Amino acid sequence: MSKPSDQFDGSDCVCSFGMKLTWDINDPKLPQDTKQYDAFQEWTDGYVRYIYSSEDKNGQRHLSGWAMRNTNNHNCQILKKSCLGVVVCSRSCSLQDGSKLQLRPAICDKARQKQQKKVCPNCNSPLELIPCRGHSGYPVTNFWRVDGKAIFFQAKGVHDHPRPESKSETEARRSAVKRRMSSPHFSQKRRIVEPEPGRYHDMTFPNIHQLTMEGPERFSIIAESNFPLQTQHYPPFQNPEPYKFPYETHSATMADASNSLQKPANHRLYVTRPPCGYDFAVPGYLSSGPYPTALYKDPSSPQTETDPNKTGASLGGLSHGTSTLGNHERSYAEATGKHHGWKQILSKGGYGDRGDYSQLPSNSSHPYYNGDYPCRYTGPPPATPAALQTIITTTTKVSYQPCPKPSVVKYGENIYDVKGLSNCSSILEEASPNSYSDLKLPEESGVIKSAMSYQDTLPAKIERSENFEGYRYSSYSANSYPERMSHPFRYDSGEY
DNA sequence: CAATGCGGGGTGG
DNA sequence: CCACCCCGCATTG
Ligand SMILES: [Zn+2]
Ligand SMILES: [Zn+2]
Repeated sequence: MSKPSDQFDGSDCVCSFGMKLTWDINDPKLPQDTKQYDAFQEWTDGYVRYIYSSEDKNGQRHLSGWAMRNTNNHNCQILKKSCLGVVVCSRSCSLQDGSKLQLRPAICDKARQKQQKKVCPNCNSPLELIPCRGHSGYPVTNFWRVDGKAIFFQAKGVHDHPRPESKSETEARRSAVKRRMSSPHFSQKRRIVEPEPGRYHDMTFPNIHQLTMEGPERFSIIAESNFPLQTQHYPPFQNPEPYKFPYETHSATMADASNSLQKPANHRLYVTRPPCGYDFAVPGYLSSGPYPTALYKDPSSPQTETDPNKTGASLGGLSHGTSTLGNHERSYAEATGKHHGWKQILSKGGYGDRGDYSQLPSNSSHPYYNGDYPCRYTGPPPATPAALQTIITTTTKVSYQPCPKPSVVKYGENIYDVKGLSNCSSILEEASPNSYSDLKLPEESGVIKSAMSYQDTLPAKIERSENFEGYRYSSYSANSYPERMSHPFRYDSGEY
């Protein structure tokens, strides 16, 4: 365990364990041999897979920095969660430190609706929920499955919005507020500044907390995306050394890397990065840090003021906005995009959740695809040839099998199917390490390799289409970025 | 109160 | 079938 890199030795391994082994959350049998596990990743992004130890608390809780809500996939063996996006100030005002407000959408529907009625603590304009549509127009989804002693995690989609506060931050803030409310003299006057905002500045250590970091694991946390650069002074505790973690495996390596990149990003800027295949995967790693970095500002964007002061690009970037958005409600208005979504949405009245603008525009046709494909990276990009590898994605489909249903399973029958997995491990183990190989999926393997093979740069387009389905094209169209991208800008500018 | 899970339903392709 | 979604119910902390 302690040796870090060894495992990776292979040059190829730049990835997480999960990525090294080719498996799909839907496989009837998952690799059981896993000897090593990935360190928990709080901010996964992209089409990535990780295998955590069943002992990992964060993994057990299916935690994520992103606001993920449970969604029914009619498969009890696989827990599916989809991203709710992020709540921002409709005017995108800048907080004192120059950062922007990025609240964590309440997971509970009811709570979320309430939340959306609130106003920006900084400028009082209404809050706006930016839905996630990083997966073909749909929210990014995360799948969790326990098998044997491992917790398999697979993500589908690339978040096309800034990171919200981490769960722990939100909780901390909440409690803080509560506290101060109760406290004898809480003057409302200044309250604004501190606790409220989604941004962290003040808190002493913003994140770090709560993810239970067992031991060394904390690293993922480090990333903390957002803080404005300045704030960053958080030292060292974050993850001093990337390379050594308990579990060797993981992507830690990459993760670390990311740290460096980190920048705050605020808005969604999706820049597209070339299709690079590799990137897909990457996000998780590299980006594990902070938002993907992505942001690199938008060159094109019109106004971008980019904060002169701060690192230019980064957060400040988009700056200001001001838009008058008066109606945030837009949400539904545009909801159009999605199928029935409408109805549901509308009916509700307000939800603004999904839908959104994303699609409305004219061309909308492919909104999604591109979206996904995030090529947000741009900046640093191409370079990393090596990195690439793994693309994979798997389709994550889950079969409809009911679980415990009646006839099926029952006891004796299939052992492993039973949900009682925990104990079943034996079986699993039984399968020796390689056993898995047998299982592997037909196609998958291919894919991956391919991806690896080439170097990236743009051309790459990945082959496997399957999953990527549409996305791929993004490459082609890169320039065309869909509206979504555009939005960002408009967003700042004035939005509508 | 909210976060989470679960599972029933429904829609569109 | 499949992929998504919405909604209510029940459990926790
Ligand atoms: Zn504001
Ligand atoms: Zn998202």
